[in-house]
Amino acid sequence: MVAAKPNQPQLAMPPEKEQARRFEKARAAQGVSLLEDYVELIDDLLTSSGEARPTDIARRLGVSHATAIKCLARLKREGLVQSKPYRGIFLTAEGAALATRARNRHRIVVSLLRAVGVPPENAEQDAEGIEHHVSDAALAAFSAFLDRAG
Amino acid sequence: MVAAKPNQPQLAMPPEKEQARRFEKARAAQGVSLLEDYVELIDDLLTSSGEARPTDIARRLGVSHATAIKCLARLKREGLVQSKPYRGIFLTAEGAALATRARNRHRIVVSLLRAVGVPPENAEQDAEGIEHHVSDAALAAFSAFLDRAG
DNA sequence: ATCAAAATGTAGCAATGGCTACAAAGTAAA
DNA sequence: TTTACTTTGTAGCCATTGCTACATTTTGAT
Repeated sequence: MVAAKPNQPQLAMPPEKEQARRFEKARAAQGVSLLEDYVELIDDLLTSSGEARPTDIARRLGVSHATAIKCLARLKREGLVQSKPYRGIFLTAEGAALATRARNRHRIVVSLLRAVGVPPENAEQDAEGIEHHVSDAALAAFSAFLDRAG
Repeated sequence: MVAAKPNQPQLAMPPEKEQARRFEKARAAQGVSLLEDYVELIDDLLTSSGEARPTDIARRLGVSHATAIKCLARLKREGLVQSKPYRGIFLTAEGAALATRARNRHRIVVSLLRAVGVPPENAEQDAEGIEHHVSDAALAAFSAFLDRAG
């Protein structure tokens, strides 16, 4: 008999399938990145200035206002934001929750990068991309590490 | 006079422009991610089995073979790989160099995640997404940290 | 109140990366 | 050799996220 452990419910996939699963997850995370960036930024704008307008959002993200508006339509479709024509953007409860999680992750990722010696400017830049790929388990590990290193 | 330090060549942008720049860079990194994943995988296949065939690549990445072939065309267009119809895929010098850098980054990122306490399986998964967003400065910091931590 | 400027929204294009379905080429077995 | 199977490639669709150009609405200044 060459393999087959029938009583083990596929805890070990064939490594190539395992690899495919990882790539699939990473691609999925990419799709969520944009949503997180938007809600996080909207939350920031709402907190700091009381309103989040498409033009501000676009400028902060470095995209055209048309692009921002199109993406905001997607956020709206997915129930993360709310808006009326020619009025500011607001977060739904779900959007606000996502923003909170995103900001928390961002903060912890920056702290971890700093803690292991990454220069401040690079830490900010890299965190912008990294934060969307940090699992809850990793985030917990980061927190624990920061506490220990505290 | 309210601002304007004429002799300082814009070391400090307005913070909102700085933020936009970071988002732009992060988006650019996303675009490169796919290229890196492909060349890294092709390099693995070439090393382990002597050939890299589109079907294998597709299966390992978890996409259809049609998708893989289309992306390989882009890699070819960008001078990273080489191929003849119905034959295997090979890396150009540039592609091989990118693969080497990518694998090195991957290795270090996984090590760092492990070193700060991320469980092995999560480390592999998260590294898959994180590796594409790690700057050279951060990578150097990771290496130094790993050396210190032994 | 009017008019100009700013903000917002819409339309349409390009590139990308997914997919399925179908076609063609190569490989191997009968 | 012929036939069946696998691999490779192509075509065409959809969704996404960029963009520019144009239209509309709001806002604010005169």
